[in-house]
Amino acid sequence: MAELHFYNSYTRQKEKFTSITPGYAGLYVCGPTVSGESHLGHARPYITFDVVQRYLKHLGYKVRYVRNITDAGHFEEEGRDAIDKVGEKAKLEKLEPMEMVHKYTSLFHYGMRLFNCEEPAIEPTATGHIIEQIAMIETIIEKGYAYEVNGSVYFDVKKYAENYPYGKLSGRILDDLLETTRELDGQEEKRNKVDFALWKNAPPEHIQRWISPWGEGFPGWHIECSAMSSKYLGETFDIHGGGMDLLFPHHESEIAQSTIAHGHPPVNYWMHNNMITINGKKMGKSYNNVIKFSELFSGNHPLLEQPYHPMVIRFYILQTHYRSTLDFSNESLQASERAFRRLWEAYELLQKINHPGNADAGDKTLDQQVITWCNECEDFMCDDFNTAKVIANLFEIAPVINGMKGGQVAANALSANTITLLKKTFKVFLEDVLGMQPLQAVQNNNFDKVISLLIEIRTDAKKRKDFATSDQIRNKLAEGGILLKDEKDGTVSYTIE
RNA sequence: GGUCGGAUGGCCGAGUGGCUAGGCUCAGCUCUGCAAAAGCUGCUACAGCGGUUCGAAUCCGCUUUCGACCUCCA
Repeated sequence: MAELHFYNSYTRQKEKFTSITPGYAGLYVCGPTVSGESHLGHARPYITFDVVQRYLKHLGYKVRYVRNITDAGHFEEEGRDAIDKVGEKAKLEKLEPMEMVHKYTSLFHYGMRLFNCEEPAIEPTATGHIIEQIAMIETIIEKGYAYEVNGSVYFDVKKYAENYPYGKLSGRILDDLLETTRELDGQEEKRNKVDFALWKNAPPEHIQRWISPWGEGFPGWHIECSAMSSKYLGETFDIHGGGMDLLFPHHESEIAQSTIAHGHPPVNYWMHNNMITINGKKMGKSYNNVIKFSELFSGNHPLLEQPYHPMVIRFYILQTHYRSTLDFSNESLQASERAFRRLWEAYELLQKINHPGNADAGDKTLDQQVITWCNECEDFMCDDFNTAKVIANLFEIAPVINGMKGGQVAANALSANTITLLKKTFKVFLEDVLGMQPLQAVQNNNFDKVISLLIEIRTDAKKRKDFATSDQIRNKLAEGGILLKDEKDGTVSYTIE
């Protein structure tokens, strides 16, 4: 098993990954709140961690990947009106909360499939784990780190900080938080403004409510992840992932809750992806600058010049390291589209190459270079999942493949072993690890027969120097998005836009 | 205000001390009936100012500037 290193947000440095149980890896990723349609910003963590879990599998780990669905009313507990996001939105849409949550969950899953994100092993919902959350809250109360007020339960952060390193993950200093001048409503029940809700009493008009030892109410936001991750991955598990914006307060709170409930920190490695920005600003509901999945795929949004294929989005995201911000623009998305098309066509060409099978390379220098490019892919992934560098290497190889077809690279330049390595590298990294798929599904035989017939007619016309007919066929097909290419060897291939 | 992280060629983006990532765009060339595709070549950048060093995009300091978090957020 190759040595995997990646950046641990908790220690703020790259570390060698050692799983708790050799050969097994547990990964928990904060999933979406299904009170609205997912947007481009959401694509980043789920594609990032899809690649993480794919690569762990590639390294031979048996991975249990858990990604939750937040379908319980987690509310803006520090916010102005303590709104239950799910309940409030449901009222607006005149939907049952369950109905709304189902709708957006389905849309989310639809997006995930299009992005070719593999399904998590377990996708627990917050509403399905109320009992576990209540049990965990009771334990925290028993241990003296939570208190009940008017049917709500709060975590005593100040007391926690006296005995544990509160704020280490997010670099927060408790005194600064206590001193903050920001005045927020709905704080009067708390002993300190830094305390966060574990359970919230439900006012009469609140739709989502469950019976608890403290009356009818609903769980706080942070507790669901702690309850569900420990249930399915254990009290201490390997990797917890999510967006950087969840560092505080969400993940900091998770650490505090779990540490008290279980007597030790919950996670060995924390991973955080950076944000997608738009005009330099984070894409988010509160900024009103989101582009939803459906808008992205249809192009139906004022900021979009055209629709973008899910695979183009995936490629665009993976061309950047996951810890860097990624700025949205039509220009960069279009660049990604062209680039991906070229790379994928080279890959298809590679699969068709019938190599003479000479044991010795005709061009030893090139042969060695190709071997190096291939082998480096593993090193790059093992160094903090550097998908950008993997893609760069695949692009280095593309001209070699195209050159073999075009005749610029001698057919025997590479040894048979190198060709085999090349085919394997593209398959493993481009398809299995990066999870890329072709932009269009493979055409069925009938379609191919029709196009082949047209190509045949055109080839005949060209032989007779009847360029009017040959150009007519080519141009008309081009109008329909089918591009013909006269290859150097006299054959004709086609691509579909 | 506090904490943290950025500033790389026309654009997007890797990269932590020497070996000019990669992509897109643009220009020229090869191939070609023409075109497209492909290949080749060119465009040598690291916010500014100091410092450390034989040598810095990469380390240190200061300045300018952008952003994230501090409130729900991927």
